Amino acid sequence: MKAKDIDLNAVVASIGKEEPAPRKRPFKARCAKTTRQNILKAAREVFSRKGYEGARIEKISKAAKSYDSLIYYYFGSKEKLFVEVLEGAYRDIFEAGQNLPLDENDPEAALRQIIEFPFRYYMAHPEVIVLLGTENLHAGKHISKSSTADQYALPMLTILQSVIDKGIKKGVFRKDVDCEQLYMAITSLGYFYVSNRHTFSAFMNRDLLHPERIEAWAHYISTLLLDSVRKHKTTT
Amino acid sequence: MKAKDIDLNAVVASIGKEEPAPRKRPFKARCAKTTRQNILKAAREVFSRKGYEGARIEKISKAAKSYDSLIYYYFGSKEKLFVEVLEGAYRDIFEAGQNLPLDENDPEAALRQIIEFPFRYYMAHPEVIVLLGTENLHAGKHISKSSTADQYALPMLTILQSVIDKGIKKGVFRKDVDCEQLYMAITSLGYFYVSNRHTFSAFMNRDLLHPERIEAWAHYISTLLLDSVRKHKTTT
Amino acid sequence: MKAKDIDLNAVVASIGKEEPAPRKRPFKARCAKTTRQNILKAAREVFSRKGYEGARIEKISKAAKSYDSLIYYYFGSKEKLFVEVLEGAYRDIFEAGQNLPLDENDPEAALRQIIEFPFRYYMAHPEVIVLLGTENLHAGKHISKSSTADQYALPMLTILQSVIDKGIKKGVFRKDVDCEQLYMAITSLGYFYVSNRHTFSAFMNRDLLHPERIEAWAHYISTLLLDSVRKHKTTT
Amino acid sequence: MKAKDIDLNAVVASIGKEEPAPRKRPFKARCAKTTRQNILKAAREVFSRKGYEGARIEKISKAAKSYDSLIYYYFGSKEKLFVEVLEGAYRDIFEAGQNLPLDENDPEAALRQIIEFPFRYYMAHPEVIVLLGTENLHAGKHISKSSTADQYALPMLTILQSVIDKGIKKGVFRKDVDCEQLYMAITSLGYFYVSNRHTFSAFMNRDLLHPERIEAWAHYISTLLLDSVRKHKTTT
DNA sequence: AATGAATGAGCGTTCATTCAT
DNA sequence: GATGAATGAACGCTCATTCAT
Repeated sequence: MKAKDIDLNAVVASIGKEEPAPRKRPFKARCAKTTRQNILKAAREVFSRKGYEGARIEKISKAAKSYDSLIYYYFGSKEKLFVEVLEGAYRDIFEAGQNLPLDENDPEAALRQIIEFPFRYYMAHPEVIVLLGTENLHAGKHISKSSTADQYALPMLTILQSVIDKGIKKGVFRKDVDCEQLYMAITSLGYFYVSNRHTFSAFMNRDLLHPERIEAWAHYISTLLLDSVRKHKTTT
Repeated sequence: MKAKDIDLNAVVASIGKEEPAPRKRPFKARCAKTTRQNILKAAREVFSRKGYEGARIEKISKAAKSYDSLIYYYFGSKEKLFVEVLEGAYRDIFEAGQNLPLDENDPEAALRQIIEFPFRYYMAHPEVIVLLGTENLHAGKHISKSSTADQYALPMLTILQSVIDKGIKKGVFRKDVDCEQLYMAITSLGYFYVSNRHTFSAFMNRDLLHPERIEAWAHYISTLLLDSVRKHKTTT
Repeated sequence: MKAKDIDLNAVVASIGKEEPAPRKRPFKARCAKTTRQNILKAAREVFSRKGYEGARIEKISKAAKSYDSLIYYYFGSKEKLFVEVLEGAYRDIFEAGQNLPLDENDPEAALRQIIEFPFRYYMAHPEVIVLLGTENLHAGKHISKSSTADQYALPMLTILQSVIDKGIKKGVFRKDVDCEQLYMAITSLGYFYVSNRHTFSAFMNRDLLHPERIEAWAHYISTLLLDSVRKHKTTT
Repeated sequence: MKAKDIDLNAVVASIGKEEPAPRKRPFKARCAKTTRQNILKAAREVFSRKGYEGARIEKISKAAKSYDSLIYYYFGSKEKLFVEVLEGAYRDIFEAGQNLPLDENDPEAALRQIIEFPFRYYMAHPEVIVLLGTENLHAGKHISKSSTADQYALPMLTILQSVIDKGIKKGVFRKDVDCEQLYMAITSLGYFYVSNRHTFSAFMNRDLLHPERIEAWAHYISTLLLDSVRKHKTTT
């Protein structure tokens, strides 16, 4: 794909520079990058707060101190803007997951961290919930188009697998752990608490956002899953 | 009047059929209850498919073979209609939960059923996911107004507790089970699989809707949670 | 029409019961008069408060503790209902004018009363202003259809003329008084103060509804017009 | 491009005419000021013809050869548009009043002009009547919000006062003239004739719009009020 | 690239009115 | 005659999007 090569070259050429050189075909001139990013940032906030349908182009452009028409100039449509926001959110969470500082010599401690990570991440970035929720409402039509989607989860799975392997080698973890199921359980237990905090708070008549309750949940789910991969049951 | 006789005959002839005889003016319920329910049913479908903001009053009224204005006649506003739909969905799921046929003498089997229930229910009624998702997007502003919200979950918790108690009495369950945490884990593991099936399918490059995978998940989560309350680890 | 005959029989059978027998031409049964008048009264109030376009059929029917459809049953349309309200208002004001207790022997006092009457009447019944205003907004399309319109003002003009004549005979009034112009001036000076009380209060920065100001205006306009027909100027 | 040349010719040919040359895309102002004024002008016309409630946004936007949405773009709401129309009307009438060419040396002639002015103005601009009528129907809720309302009438009152003062100095006017009452009488007698021309024509069975009758009224009211401030009664 | 006016479809809602029992 | 459900046009307003400078 020609166009892509050019893009790539341009990107490579710009390494080390603050701002890439402008070109005839408006390959984004000087301030463009800033404007684009302002819009993207504003869009992420507005989409997260209101959902796709509830978000207003005007709100986004004003939040970015820019103009409606620039959104179309840079992104083409509301939907395409949303896709970029979505992909940014994906990238962020998976990157954060890969950068977890894990104790190489203590698989149990490392696994506990891995388990708690999604919960703590969603807790800190509840906006992502809305973006993912919107995407699922629309049957994942954007993510399914993306050819790189399955590359996001892979690294995390690899890390999880390597921690499990270390535990097995050390004789503390069972040999038959299904990493994919485990990964999914980890995500479920972290995601749901945040995504349904409002309805569940009402149903259970409990404030799920109370710090102690949050810590209790983090401990509960990590113990639950840790136990499930341990060779021997912890005495409690 | 001839026409009327014919109509009458047609009506008599059509007893037991879905659609009554056509008339010049399209047959209308002329019955508040029927019309209300038609609208409610149509609304549930449309809200579930499109979300609150994406749902169009016109779509709902047409799906109900009714009129926009009747929605306002019966429900007052789009939001109030949504609230009724939402409460109907709550009632349905909690009612279904209470009617689970549980083996009184086998707490482990009973608990497995309880654990799998939300997952299977959401799998069968994925529309509820959208309704709950919308509600959480709007920070639960409707459910928090409802005075009866916390009465929905209570019965389910009671049932869960009684099953746990029986298991404890039989000596198969641990004494320190936290039913609320357990209930939340049950719901999380059932809900997330369905709610995020589209994005997760893409991330994991797996078809989460494949029957075998569904069964595997049901088995995985029930075993996981069952194990977590068992006194002794199952040998594997 | 067969069906109707059957209905009729049923009705005939019920004679002597709570519900009176209907007639072929519905010559309004017992309660009809009350309902009609309730509606009329409610309509006058609502039309007066909101204007024609601002008035809602539903508001009227509810204020009359009746039903929208009964308005159509009794009056045919919103417009026809308005016309009846309008004509009632005309009748009222002209009747009140004719029943003024005038001192037969004191033309000056009598004239002063006549002059002040419209002002005081509109002050007491500002709703009439709105009805007349609406009618004029619509270029008097209802009143112009009414064949009896010119019979409303006539009696008042006659009374005015007779008072003037008495004053002329007594030698206190000028002989060249134009009763029509005078009548129009009387009405103008009484009507405007009430009709434009809100805007004029704002323009003049005065509260036109203050009792003293009202009395001052009544005195001012009566003196003004009385003087204009007097043979000799009053010393002031 | 041929078409364009032709267009140009057409434009040149049409100089001085109402409509500029047509183009493929209908010629649009693309100038906020022009569009705003077009809308304002159209709104004034439609509001005047139909009243506030009777006026339709669509009618206004079409009359302005514009779009509904531009009304909201420029004015925010129907009500705010109405307020601007209203204030424009106020400004116009009070400006016209201030620009009356009055004979400085003939207070009586000057006063006669002042008296006749509102009548003649309303006669020429009956739309203002509807605007003021609407405002009064709504209890002056717009004008009362305007902080500048009382500055409209003030100049006119000042002019009136100065003319009266000159007359007093010349010895032709009485010293105890109440300018506010007089101003109100002037306005009443001018306004009512126009505002109630339709109903009064019907009541009196006279055509109030007949030129002679109009002149007669102008003469009648100016004589009436002039006489009321004169020191000595005119001989008739 | 930035600025802001123009475009037009469509949305939630209201309302006068009619129909059926 | 009373009751209330049904009908359908239209209204004020919003929004994503495009165009012109």
